[in-house]
Amino acid sequence: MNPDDRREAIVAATLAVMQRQGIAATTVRDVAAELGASSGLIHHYMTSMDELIAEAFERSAGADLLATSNLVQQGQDPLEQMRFFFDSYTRSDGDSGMQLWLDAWAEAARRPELRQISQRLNEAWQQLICGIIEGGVRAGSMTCPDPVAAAWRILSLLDGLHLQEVAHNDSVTSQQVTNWSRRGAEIELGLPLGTLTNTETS
Amino acid sequence: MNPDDRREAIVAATLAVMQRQGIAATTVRDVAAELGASSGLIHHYMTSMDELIAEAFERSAGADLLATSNLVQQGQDPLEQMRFFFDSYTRSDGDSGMQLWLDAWAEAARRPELRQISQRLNEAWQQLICGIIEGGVRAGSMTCPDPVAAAWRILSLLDGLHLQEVAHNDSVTSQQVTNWSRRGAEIELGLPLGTLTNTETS
DNA sequence: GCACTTATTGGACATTTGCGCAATAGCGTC
DNA sequence: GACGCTATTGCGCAAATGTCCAATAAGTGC
Repeated sequence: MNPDDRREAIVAATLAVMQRQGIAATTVRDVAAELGASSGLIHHYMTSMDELIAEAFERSAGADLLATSNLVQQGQDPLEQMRFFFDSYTRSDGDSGMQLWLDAWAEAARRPELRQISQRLNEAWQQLICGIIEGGVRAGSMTCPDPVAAAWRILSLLDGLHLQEVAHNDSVTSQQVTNWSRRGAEIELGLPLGTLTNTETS
Repeated sequence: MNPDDRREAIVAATLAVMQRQGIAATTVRDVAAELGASSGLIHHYMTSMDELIAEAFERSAGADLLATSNLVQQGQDPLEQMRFFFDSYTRSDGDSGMQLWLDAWAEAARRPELRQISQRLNEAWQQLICGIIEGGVRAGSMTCPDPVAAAWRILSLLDGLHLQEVAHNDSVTSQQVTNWSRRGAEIELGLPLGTLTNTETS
């Protein structure tokens, strides 16, 4: 098998195991079994378990970010971009994606490579939001004295709410995450209530 | 040693290890070493490792909640109560307390006992905030059409920001968590900017 | 057909883990 | 001082894990 393809297959298998069992419970042998290959093969391509986990997480979370980023860029004006952002965010990660983030944040303290990736991606999410806000302020459709802080707030609010939904089953519902986070952004940016409500029902 | 005291000492030692190394890396032997006793003793009092971890987490997180709740009740009016809330929250858990929460949220999916405790405590935090807001609305010092949602937003924003500070070392600073979360609550509740800023410098 | 590279295997190894168990020490009661 | 209960010990066991390595399979160019 082509080395590049093989490496790709290993990462894909690792991701599958991670989503099923969690990052902490992902072992080399499980990945090998998922792949239908031997455990030694994994180490022939990856120097350490940490590297493997970090790469699999980056693949998954990076793809989500890219998808949202692409969708946002298709928005005609900052308001629509912000609406697309919320649409994409609440759709892209099913519960498994968010559970991966929970694992990553917890494991970040003990796996340096994973922390770097997690941090870089979170900052990229913040910058994506920050860019939308700055555009909105320029266009006069949003009011925000501190876009950097506001972007961190919107992102953190979304993560914090989503966290409750995934970690605890029925404290906060998916619908409430959507409604409350959009409402929070509307308040934050001085928008009329309902501006960010998703009207497309796909 | 008195069985009750011994059990207490074991939980305390477990908590110390958990705060130092994280939930996932807490082992029976480490707890025994922390306690200055043998590993067998722990199993003489606790039926399983999961039970031990769940009990230690509940002890720690429950104490933090109680401390904040007590401080809040000493506030003369809702505004001061909210100020006390932020003071206590950002002081009670150093990074070690928050790392424990990160572990708990991630592990909640796989440890039912831990999830129950985590969920119950998070809901209690939300109700604490909700009570303050309702008081503020009654007193006319706060504006809030939906206290339940606002309380979840304030709590989630705080957790989400704090999460960034603890998981990633220098993305968001402790100072920014404090400033930005208070500012977020001010915006949320229609308060003049600076109302929730901590003036006491202890 | 032959050398040579490389993907792949399967198991060995040392370490760590939760847990159990037989032996011991400590202490109160008669 | 002897007895008995229980807290406590220290070790052992089986399972799991990351890592490494010698052996094998599978091409590939000549």
